[in-house]
Amino acid sequence: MSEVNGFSIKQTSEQTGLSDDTIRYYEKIGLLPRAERKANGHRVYRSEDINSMNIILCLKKTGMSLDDMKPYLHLSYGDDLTEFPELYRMLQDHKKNIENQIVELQIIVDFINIKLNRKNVNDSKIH
Amino acid sequence: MSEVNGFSIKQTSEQTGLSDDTIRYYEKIGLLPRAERKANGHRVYRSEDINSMNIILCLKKTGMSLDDMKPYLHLSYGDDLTEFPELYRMLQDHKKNIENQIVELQIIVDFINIKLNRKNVNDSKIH
DNA sequence: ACTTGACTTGGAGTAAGCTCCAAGTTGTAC
DNA sequence: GTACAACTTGGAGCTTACTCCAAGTCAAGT
Repeated sequence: MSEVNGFSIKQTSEQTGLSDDTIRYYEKIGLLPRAERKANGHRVYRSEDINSMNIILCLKKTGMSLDDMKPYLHLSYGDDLTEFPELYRMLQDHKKNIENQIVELQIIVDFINIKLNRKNVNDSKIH
Repeated sequence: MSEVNGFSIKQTSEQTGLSDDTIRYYEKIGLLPRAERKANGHRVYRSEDINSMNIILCLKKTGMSLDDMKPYLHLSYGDDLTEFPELYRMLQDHKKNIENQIVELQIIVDFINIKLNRKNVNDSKIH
């Protein structure tokens, strides 16, 4: 169970909250690189892989599709983002989107608060 | 084009940003009530309907499924939310979820800022 | 030797949310 | 009266993101 030997798919699933089927699916669609296999064919994961999965989970929460994540995940460790101006711009745009999402969500929270206090629904516009 | 005669599906589509197919689909699945028809069978929409669609769009942004929206949209104007304790609780829960979403998104924005400044990706955990 | 459990594979199935299509009707413009 | 645009309907098809399945392999335990 120590990291020197890597983690099984089940351990990885437990650590990330992704199901083992989902992890295999991410490999199948090329979102995760083909995992190393042990002699018996079983997948082995290391902390970098788990790190990648956490990044996937984070980007997913912001509404990014699995397909759009691929370019980010395919960058390797030391890569300088400024060498990929399109990616850099996409990430900036994505940040803007998230900031807008936050503003909109805040508006919706205010709206719900009004509903919860006025105790009815369907009677006002948000915009 | 004035509201007295209501809006066509196309006008409604333009006002809400939902495609006409999507509006018909929402009617088909019972998310929107069956729209009034003109003598020729064409759908007519009024500002309450457009209001409902805006509410749908807002709830959608917070990740609520179309199915979960139904009970809220089926409440009528004057209905007192406290008469529907389950709905009231669901709405409170939903607000909590959105507030959590906001916190998480803020963390991701911070993370992206680090990436944009450090100019590389894939090298740190968020949690 | 045999069972059990954790895995492997390719591929099928599922759910949500649209999106598109064909065939038909209606109303206006020329 | 004929072309055209804007609708109608039911139903098929599509995309995303899983989720499940059958059949097989392999290692460890009894």
